[in-house]
Parts: sequence; C-alpha cells; structure tokens
Amino acid sequence: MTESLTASSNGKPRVRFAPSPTGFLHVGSARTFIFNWLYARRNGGTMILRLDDTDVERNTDASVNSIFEGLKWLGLGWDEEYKQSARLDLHRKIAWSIFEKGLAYRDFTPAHSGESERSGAQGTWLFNPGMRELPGEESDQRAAAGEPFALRFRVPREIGQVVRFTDAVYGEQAKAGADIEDFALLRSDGMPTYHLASCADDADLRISHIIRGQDHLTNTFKHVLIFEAAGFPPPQFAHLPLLVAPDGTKLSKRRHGPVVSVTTYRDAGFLAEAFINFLCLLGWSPKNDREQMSRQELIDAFSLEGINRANAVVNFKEPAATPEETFDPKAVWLNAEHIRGLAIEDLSRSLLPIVQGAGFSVTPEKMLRVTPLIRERIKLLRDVLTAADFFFVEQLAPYDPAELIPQKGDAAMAGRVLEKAQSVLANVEFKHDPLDRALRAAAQELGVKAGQMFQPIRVAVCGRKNAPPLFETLEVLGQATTLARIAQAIAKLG
RNA sequence: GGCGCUAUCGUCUAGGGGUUAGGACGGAAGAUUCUCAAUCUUCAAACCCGGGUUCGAUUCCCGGUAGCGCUACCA
Repeated sequence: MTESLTASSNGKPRVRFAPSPTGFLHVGSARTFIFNWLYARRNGGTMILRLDDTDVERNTDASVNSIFEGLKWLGLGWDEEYKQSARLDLHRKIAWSIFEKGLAYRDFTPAHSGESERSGAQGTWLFNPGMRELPGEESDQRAAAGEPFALRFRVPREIGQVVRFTDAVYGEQAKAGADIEDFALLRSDGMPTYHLASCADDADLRISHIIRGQDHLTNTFKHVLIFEAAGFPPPQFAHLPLLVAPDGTKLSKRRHGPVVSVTTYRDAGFLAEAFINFLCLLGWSPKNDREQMSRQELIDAFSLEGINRANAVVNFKEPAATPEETFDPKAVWLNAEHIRGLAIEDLSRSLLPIVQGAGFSVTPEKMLRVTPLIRERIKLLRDVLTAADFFFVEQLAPYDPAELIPQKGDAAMAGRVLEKAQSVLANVEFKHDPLDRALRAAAQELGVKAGQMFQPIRVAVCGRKNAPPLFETLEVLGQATTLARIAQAIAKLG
C-alpha cells in the first residue's frame, strides 16, 4: 500500500460507498451512494463499493443482502468491490506502523460496557489518561504477559496544535488537538476500529474523494491524523448535509418506520430513476431551477459546488396513512412525472408484473392497450391496481347504484340512458370515433347532455365515477363486456 | 458539559450589500375536457433574534437562540 503516494494514479477520481452491514439500506445511505456515483460518472472516475464490516457483533448477512437488494434496485452499479473483513492484516499493519512511530499507545484499561459509560455530562472525555503516559517498557512487559489492551492514537495536544483540512462543502475546517480525544485504533480483541480500517482502506484503495454524511465531519480530524501518521496524503473530503425526519431528528426505522428503507419505495411503485432524482434534490441543487432530471442529466449537472450545508427534511407523514401520503409529496410528484415521461411500452412492461402479482390474469397485449389510458392517472406504479382494476376483472366489484344517476338527473334518466346505450352499442363498431358519434347522437335523441349520457355508462362499465375517458375505455373493454355490464347496471337500477 | 456544523415560504431550494427575494412540491381559486387525471392561468406563503460594519443589510462580522452532529475497544 505504501507505494502509492498519490491519491489517484491517472488523475481520475476514485470514490467509494462504504456501508456497514448493520441494517437495511437507508435512504440517506442511498443518497450518499448516488452522490458518489454521480461524481465518479461525471468525472470519468471509479466507483467502489466497500463493506465496512469490522463490527463483527452487529454485522448480519440479512443486512448485506438488504444493501445489495436496495443497490440493485437503484441500478447504478459500481466498478470495484471490497470487504473490510478480508483486509484485516492491512489494517493491523498500519496500526502498528503508527505505534512504531510513537504515535499510538497501549491502553490496558478493560473495555467499558458501551452505553453506561458514555462521556459527556461529566466532562471526562479523555479516556484513561494514565495509560497515555505509561512507560514503554512497562507497556511492553504487560503486553508480553498477555494482558489485553486497546491501541489508542496519541493525539498531539500541546497548545497550538491544530488539525486542519478543507472540506469541499463546508470549507476550511480546524480543530485544536486538545479537543480531540485519544481514539482507539485497535480493540483489545485485535479488531480494527472503524476509524483505522476506514482510513487504511481509503489509503490503500487510493480513494481520492471521500463523499459521505456530515455525521463524519468531526471524525475527519481523527482521520486526517491517521493519514498523516501513516504517511499518506489525506484525500479530498466532501461532507453531505444529513437527511432528517419532519420532526428534525435523524431518520431511524424504529422511530419513523419503513419510510427510511429504500426497498419501501421500490415496493410502493417508485421508479428507481424518480427516486434517485428525488434524493438528488435533497441537499443538492443544479442551481438553474431544474427539478425533473434523467440519470444522464443528473450526471451532466452534478458538482460538489451544488451541495448545500443545511440538513434536509424528507417530508413524509409520520403516522403513515395511505401509501401515497406516506411519502414526501415531491417524491410522489417526481415519480408521476417520470411515469409520464416513459414510453408506453416501457411503462406497460413495468406494470405487467404488478398486475399479475395482484392475482389478475392479463396478457402483455392487454396491458399495452390499458397503459395509455392510465399513464397520466397514476403516481405510483402500484396505483395501476386501483386505476385499472376494472379492465382485468371478470365481475365488477359491488358499487352503489346511486352512482349511476347522472348530474341533475334521476334514476329514471339513468335507466333511459343505459337502455338507449344498450341498443346503440349493440350495433356500433367499438372504436373511438364511431362510439363517440353514436353516443353523442343518442344523447341528443334522449334530450340529455353528453355528460349525462356518459356518466351512467362509465359507472356501469367501470364501477365508479372517476375513470379514464369513456370511448377509449369501451374500446379496450370490448363490446361483450360492455353490454354485459350495462345489463347488470340496469338490473341494479330496477 | 466540551467541540463542531447549520439557519430563506409548511417542505425542497435559487439568490445575494440596493431585487416586486425567484423556482418547485403541497394548498386555494379559475379555465379546459364526457368524469377523473393531465395541461394552463391566478392567489396565499419565507430571509430566526439582537447588535455592529455601511449611505444602505436578508446577504458581511460578532453575540444570542434553536436544530443537528461528534464526544464508544459502533459505524
């Protein structure tokens, strides 16, 4: 690893997404992935996926699967893939090289039990101060005797010692060494900590730009210390504002439910392109009022300069009412926009498995005919089930016969209209124009308005008032089904 | 507690020493179509507070407040 001192050999950026497999793929993580990917693609660089799985206790295979599942749905891909657990020798080697330089020390204090001993209120932030000054000889002896220890970084805390770096988003950053605790590099079981493993791998993989959540902004001072101690030039840093819930708190599954998981969006019928588009608009702006953008347009427009600094709220409804209300309205709107932008063939292909999965029997040909009628009427792919169900069922679900009654009309008018329709539709070609002419003429003969004519028919064939345009609908439904449903409606009225 | 980051309509954001503070979502009203949707038009809606610098601050500086983050042998 030490041979590559330049962050990038060919001047092309190398970026990474480094999730720790301790849960499902979070929307915030997805956005981090997307920004890294966009940066790589925009600049002809390399996108690396690295599983930061050094926390053996909390890592699960289910989580690894969930992350891949989410990433697969996004469909962006990556160029190289690594697993930290396979690189432990590298991490330890670097940790000990830091120790050799006198920049780390052994801490023989037994590990704390986590939660109970958090520093803070008491102001005791520097852990086990005595250990920092332990004479080297005694340290060696205790280690040789088999006493367990953690390896801690010896942070330079003389007055005037300041750690600095430039963040591409937050600008110049500086922090006094005296305000940085002696963080651990190696745990007493010999496993590297996140800080060490992350920096060791970033250096070894020649990562040129670290684009990650702002929760790491203050950790970066530690990382700069590690890079320098290990003899590597630190990469460029760009921290992203965090995604938060409407209540301002960090997105968490326990508090906010499934809306924080990427697969929830997939399962609700979001298009990956729309979801990506939505996430990009949280904390980044192309600065030209563009909102709806394709993947390629995002690549072309992406730059670190467009990233802003304040946390962004994902504006979902806390108690999750209807599926549509669950999500940020802008995400839903963008999805509808992307759906409208899809070619009928492509949309139809996405809709088909959803309809079939819901138990309807439908052929690709039928789906292709239904799709144009609902494309502008659905916001989420799954809406097809409520917007087009009547095209697929043999028997309409029960509906209120009162719905058949037209505006400013009564049951008698509904009856007359339906009976007239019955006779007219029995002798007309089921194509848009002939249907249009025949039904309008019929309305005139009955002395009712076109709307009063169409409404009872619409309800009779669709089972509800709000539906796609009538003639197209009848055309797809066909004469037999139409006449059967009208007959049933007349029976209901009677 | 310490350290750090942040602050423009309800939300996402643009802007920036002098602007009618712009766009989008959502909301309201209207137009249009056979209903719905789509589309179009219009309306309501914001610079956290206090000082300073300045002829002039929403913008720059300081302070406050609030929110968030880090402060683990988690990541």
